Amino acid sequence: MPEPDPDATPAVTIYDVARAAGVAPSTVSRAFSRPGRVNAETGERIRQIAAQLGYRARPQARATSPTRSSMLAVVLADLANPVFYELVRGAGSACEAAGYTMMLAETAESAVRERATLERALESVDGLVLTASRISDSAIRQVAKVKPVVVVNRVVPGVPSVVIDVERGTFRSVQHLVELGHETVTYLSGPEASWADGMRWRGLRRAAEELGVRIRRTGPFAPTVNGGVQAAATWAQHRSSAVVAYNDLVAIGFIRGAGRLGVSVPGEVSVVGFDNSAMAELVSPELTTVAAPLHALGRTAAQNVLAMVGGARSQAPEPMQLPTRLVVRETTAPVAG
Amino acid sequence: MPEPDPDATPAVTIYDVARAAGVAPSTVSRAFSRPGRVNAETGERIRQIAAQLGYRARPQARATSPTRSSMLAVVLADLANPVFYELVRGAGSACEAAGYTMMLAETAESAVRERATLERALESVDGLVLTASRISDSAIRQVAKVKPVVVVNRVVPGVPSVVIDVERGTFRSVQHLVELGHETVTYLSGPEASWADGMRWRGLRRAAEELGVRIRRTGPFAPTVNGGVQAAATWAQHRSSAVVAYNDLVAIGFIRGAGRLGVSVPGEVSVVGFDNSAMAELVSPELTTVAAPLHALGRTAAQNVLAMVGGARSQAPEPMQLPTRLVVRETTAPVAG
DNA sequence: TCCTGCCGGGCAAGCGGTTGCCGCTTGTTG
DNA sequence: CAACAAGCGGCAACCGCTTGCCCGGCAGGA
Repeated sequence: MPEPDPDATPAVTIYDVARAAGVAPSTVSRAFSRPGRVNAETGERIRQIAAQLGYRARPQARATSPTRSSMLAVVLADLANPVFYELVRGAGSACEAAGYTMMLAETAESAVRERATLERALESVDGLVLTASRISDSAIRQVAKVKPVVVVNRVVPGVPSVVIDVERGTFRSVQHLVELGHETVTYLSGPEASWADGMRWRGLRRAAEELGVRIRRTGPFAPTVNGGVQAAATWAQHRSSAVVAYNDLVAIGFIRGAGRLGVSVPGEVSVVGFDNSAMAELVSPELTTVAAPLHALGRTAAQNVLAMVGGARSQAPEPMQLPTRLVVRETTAPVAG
Repeated sequence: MPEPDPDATPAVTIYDVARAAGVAPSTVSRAFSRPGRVNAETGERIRQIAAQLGYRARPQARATSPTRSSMLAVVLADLANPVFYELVRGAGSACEAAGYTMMLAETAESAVRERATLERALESVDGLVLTASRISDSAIRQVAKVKPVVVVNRVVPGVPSVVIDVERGTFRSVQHLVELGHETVTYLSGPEASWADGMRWRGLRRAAEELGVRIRRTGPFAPTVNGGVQAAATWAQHRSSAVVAYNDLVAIGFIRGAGRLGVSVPGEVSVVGFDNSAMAELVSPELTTVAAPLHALGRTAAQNVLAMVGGARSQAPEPMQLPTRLVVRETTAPVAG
């Protein structure tokens, strides 16, 4: 069905330029790819003619091996999640420093779309950063065989990755709640396929063992504000004095949902988010949350991809760990007497 | 500098596959591109061998005209601006419906980066949606000559575009303020190169004429929360009872800035934003703002690009206009006694 | 039995650009 | 004045893949 484009201008080639300039095609080619090799004057003339003919190099036609495209793809699950701001910004700064252009692709939490995206992007970028990937380890390894890949917040044996210390961060947030006197903590879980969700739960469990706090798991909920609103409804059936949310969005949604139910935060229930996204301090009450070094995360990932593009071996399959930090704001308070 | 990749596996070609399968390269080619043309059995065998050899089609080597990539690029100025959520989501839904993959590129409000991005993306996508473009009309026309382009919220003669009725929306917001008794309105302006900024100001001026309100312009400020904070400082030197901001982000920043100066909203100053982005109802007080049909904007733009990719002539250079709607929330109030 | 037509596969040209090599034109030097 | 080198442009092969054309074989109809 790709009916031939009716208005397809045949596109001007070096041959056209060569004819117009009265030189050989090879000279035109050199005028562009090796300017020193041809007489400065001739080169200038050629480039002039090329320009006014509207000549556009078609680099992918370059004889041998695929050219560098100077583009790097960052694929993420959901743009509406402000977490990705900082992450993307980090990756962006690394790209900019390297003279690269960053392209973003959203997969909407769908494995099939992610596959299609990867398949397509693979051809035109030099490397990829995979965040919140929902496809299988082996599919990722497949991709990594073709182009440099770094996975974010997930470990795939054999593929370089950078992760944040989600477990310890979660542990810290529970510790904080314990210090405030809370004895039961409800976890509002996120997507089951998510690596981070597993780590969060691990942190909770460790806290349960070492700190003697009671933990409860609900969900899974969508990792969005709406998911959080729903979580509030579920929570209301088995209340607890403290809640740890999968991420900031869920936490914010939970607070809104609780508000509608007439439950005050932090008066009646303390809430801790995760990510310290930009929204965390814009909402009120301002959100207590675990700050993930999102910017560093994105930057590190992109830098590593770039290094691999530059020819570095994909070194240490050991995932790089980045530390977290608890940011106490207004949604946590001592347990009500 | 592009030192030859040391670990570059020569990459397997159809010739390798052909040799391994004991057939001619052309047969291998056909086995993939025209499966009906070759014996089903032979084809299957070839595909099998190809797979286990790790053969990957290199579509850009396809002899003639550049293949469809099934990707569409949306280039935008600043990802952190939640306006783009909806817009991108709209474009995304159109792409998905058409089986396309949407790639996003951020230009950070920089014309040179936008140029580089365009230059690179142009090669690998089938069409582009340009939002908040900061480059010249002629540069845009240049791009439009190569690939289908639709411009959002800006009109470029000769290039199809879809815009929202910014002028009328602005007029409406001033009208609302006038009805509340305000007599002077300060405009917190955005980037000068922005088409929307010009339209906003036009709406203000028309309101001044028709409604007899006094208007004042300050700025330009960066179209971000921080820009808004700065705007508050500037405004403080010539206070007015009402403020119209370039967009929601600036409005939110203004409110925070005002708060730090001890000025209450809407008690001492009414504020109207623009865009009705997701944040508008998450902040408190909730923001009065002009709702732009962001989703429709993105969808329409993408649909049109897609139609052009499909061979449709780039029709009516008449920009498509989409209407706005004023959403009154909590940041506007009758002028204080 | 011979002719016809179809099927499946190979040959080779060509897509647009790059590059090794060759040869012509200058200019320099002994 | 001859020998030589450097500079510069052209020729042609080649990159990996597609495709028009051709050819051999086999089956079915006359």
